[in-house]
Amino acid sequence: MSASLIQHFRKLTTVNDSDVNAILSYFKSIQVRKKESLLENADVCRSNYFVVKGCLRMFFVNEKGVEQTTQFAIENWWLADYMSFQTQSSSEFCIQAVEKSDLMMIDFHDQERLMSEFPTMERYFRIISQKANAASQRRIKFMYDYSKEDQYRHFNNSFPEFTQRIPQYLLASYLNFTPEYLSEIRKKTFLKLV
Amino acid sequence: MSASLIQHFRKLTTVNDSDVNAILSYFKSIQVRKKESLLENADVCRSNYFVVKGCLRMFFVNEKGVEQTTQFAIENWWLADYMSFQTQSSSEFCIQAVEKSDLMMIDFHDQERLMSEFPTMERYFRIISQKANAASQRRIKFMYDYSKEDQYRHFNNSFPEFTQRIPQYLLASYLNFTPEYLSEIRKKTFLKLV
DNA sequence: CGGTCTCTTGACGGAGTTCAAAGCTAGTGG
DNA sequence: CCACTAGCTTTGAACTCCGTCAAGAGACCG
Repeated sequence: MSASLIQHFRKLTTVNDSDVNAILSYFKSIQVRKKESLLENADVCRSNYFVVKGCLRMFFVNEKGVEQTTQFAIENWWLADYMSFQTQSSSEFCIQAVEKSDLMMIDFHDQERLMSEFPTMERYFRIISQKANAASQRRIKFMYDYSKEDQYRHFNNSFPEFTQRIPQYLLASYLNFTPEYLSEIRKKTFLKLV
Repeated sequence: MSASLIQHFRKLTTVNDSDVNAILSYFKSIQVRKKESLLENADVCRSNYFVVKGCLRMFFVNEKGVEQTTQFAIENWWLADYMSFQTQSSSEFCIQAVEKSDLMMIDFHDQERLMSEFPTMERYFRIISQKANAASQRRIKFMYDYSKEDQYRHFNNSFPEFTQRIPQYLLASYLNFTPEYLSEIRKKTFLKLV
């Protein structure tokens, strides 16, 4: 399970064979079941999670009690509430497994120590972070640019296999509209195909 | 002008006095006038900009020809289209000065060299990047959670002096609604106060 | 002072929500 | 391995937030 993490490090930076074990000792490998929680509302986000296999989601609960999914993480993605993680203050988000998942995790303090001890890890997390930023800028652009219907179409075209993999109501929640409206769009799309 | 950049480095990491000049030599200091462009549509985003004084904005032009502002940067913030910057590929955004501004800038390749030469700069940009990520996650949450009216109220309460500083139509654009609707909200807010 | 941006007003329309109810599907226990 | 139930998806009608369009009132700059 750690193999896929090391592989990811090596895609973005260089890691000496002699350092691999020392680096891996900072991480813990865990398995979670479907719907298992990794971060509950108002807790501190103590760990940063790397998805080896499976899928996580981050969400918050709005004043009406509805869960709003703001982020998914699939294979080779990191996920945490970075505001809470960095300041080790209480989070407004929850993190939950969408499917049975294999994860690698690292605590905030361990990650800090890891980065001081191994400059290449500082570099790795800098690159990860910049990539995440680029993705956020792009995502925000889509939120400005596309109607909800277009956002669905775009997402569907970009990640067709992922759309199949998760329940529709989670996708609706991620795209910030109601399951009812998603249903309407799907019907429209289907009618066009016939 | 470089003083404020160094000060910012030192807020987040440690910089030896003996390294200051070598580090600063990677940066260029420039002044731009109001409405001056730093990145034009379809160009590569070659530089990362640090605002010493003034205000920048990033926007794109939608298919109707309307400018959609997705980000502002004021004193002590960095701004770039990170997708374009990192891959040195053509950008979908434009960057422009909202006010006459003093900036520090660094090219992509220089930033890469700077980070290899000075691990503390690798660390600095890692921290900057993580902070930006935290801010994006929070911003995306607000976009999900609040109605447009509430987004205006929230922004207004969070940055009252900034709301005064920029034209209303730019704020409307940033909050992703029309100047007409902003006007309506302001009227409502005003009537409540009376 | 004249002209070009910027902000306001109001009428109208449409994308997307809400609510309620009925059909489906998949996971669980027997 | 089947049956039952809880949770997911679909439908449709009514409603609302917010965009569009058009036109007028200010405000700022040369």
